[in-house]
Amino acid sequence: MDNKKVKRSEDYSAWYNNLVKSADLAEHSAVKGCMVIKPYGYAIWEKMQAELDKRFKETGHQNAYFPLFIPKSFFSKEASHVDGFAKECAVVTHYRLKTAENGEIVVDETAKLEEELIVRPTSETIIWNTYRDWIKSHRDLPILVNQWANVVRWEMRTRLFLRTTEFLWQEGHTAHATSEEAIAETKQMLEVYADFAENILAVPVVKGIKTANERFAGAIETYCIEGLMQDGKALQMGTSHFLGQNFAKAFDVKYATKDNKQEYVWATSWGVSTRLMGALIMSHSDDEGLILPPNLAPIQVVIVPIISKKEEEKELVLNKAKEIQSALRKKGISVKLDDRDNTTPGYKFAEYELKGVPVRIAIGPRDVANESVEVARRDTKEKQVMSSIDIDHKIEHLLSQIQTNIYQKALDYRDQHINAVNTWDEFIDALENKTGFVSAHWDGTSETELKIKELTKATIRCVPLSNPQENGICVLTGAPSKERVLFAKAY
RNA sequence: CGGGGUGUAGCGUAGCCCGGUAUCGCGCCACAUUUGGGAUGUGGAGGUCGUAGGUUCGAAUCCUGCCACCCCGACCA
Repeated sequence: MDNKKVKRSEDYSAWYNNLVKSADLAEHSAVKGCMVIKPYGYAIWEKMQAELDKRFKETGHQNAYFPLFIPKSFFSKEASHVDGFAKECAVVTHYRLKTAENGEIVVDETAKLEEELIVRPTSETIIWNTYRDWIKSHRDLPILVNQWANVVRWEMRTRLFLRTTEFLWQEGHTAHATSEEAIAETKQMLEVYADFAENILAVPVVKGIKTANERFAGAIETYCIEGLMQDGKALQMGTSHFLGQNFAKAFDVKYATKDNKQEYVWATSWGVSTRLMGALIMSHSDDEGLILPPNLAPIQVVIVPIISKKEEEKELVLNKAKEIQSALRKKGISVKLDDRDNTTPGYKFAEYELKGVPVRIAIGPRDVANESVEVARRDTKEKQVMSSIDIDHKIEHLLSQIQTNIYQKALDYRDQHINAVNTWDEFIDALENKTGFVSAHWDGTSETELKIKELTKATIRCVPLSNPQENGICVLTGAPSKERVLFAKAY
């Protein structure tokens, strides 16, 4: 266990890195920019996957799997798409190694690929090339497919979970007969993401639309959910793209309409990644460690028996602990009974706080005698001794309270950190001194957006959906504006 | 990729300037005593000092390349 304590308030970045490692979520690997996700971290990711996958299935999607490799030529078919990803692609050029005369293993230059293969940074191209063969008629539509996969983007600078060279994600790719249907799909998946973020991750998000600058390469419109981290920086947590007919045209995907006309198909794609792990960590955790929302915690309740040396007393305590464990399990709660006798209770308390376990139950000889337990909640650190009668109902209720409380706390923080400003001075002041989102009028041009980014490092995170329309003037240029947009410094 | 910094046992570190194969704490193993907020004692194991070269009788220490990580920029989910 890593005992180095770094406070959030002193060095947020070091605190984050330290927490990821000390809570056993992930570590750096021998490969540059790539991480090893450790079992505890992966367990959390699996819970995320399960919740998302359930929601995808409920909205009519099916999972499939497409190749890791994409022929280079596929990329050049959609112009803006290649522009967006060209600078960060890993390329496979050979398929064989050999032993050189000096005994070293080297690339066999005679085994050069005719056409290089790109390790997918995203799968639109290979998928749309495949869809061409799947789609002939309006009766083949819609196609509602999701894939769970790894992708590679050769980023300059990486951070555990937030930006790694290889990352895990899901990417949905759908094909529709009409523009309206595709747009409805795009919006539906945005809602799915928002629901997941708020109800499972307990992270409040702003739903919005990206500006042209921030739009996905190849999309007509990019919808997103944006979260606000505890250090006041924004994090893009998921995107849902309306791709129009761009990919259908690039890959010549047409279908026969009812009256036998050939039309191009309408497309969407949408994805969230292991970056959500970063969002989860940075939204809730504190100086003692991780704080996991119960809906996502691999271990929801840990029981720490206070074991004494006296055999019969120890047995009484353990039996009671097992009894409670089994009662909670019947409620579908995941419970760990930590009966290790080589560490003290205090050590275990600290360890499970570090790992973010929502509820801790301590049971000692005193409790057995009194039919009580000590229940501690991770989010507020409150402890109380309560009767062990009906404990399963009480804990079930408490878990749900904790879920709500964690969300509410994050929501309050977020809402307190949306600063509405009207002048450039206020804009600068908010960015420098208040942190968080800055809600301001903007003249709608990319030039202004880029200028602001250059001057302040803040970008437009999104134009919030259902944004109130109001007349105002752009904070930079003074040009008229119809609505506010959200600026922030972002990860 | 540019600027700055770091790399010594599982983790955190001392030693480096002024060359002589390494310090301390936590953790680990054994035993004993402990166990209601990170236990104590005794004994023990664990290091090609990031890596590859070079200088030297001798390199953790000096020089060079490379790798990784951290901070600041540019790029981005």
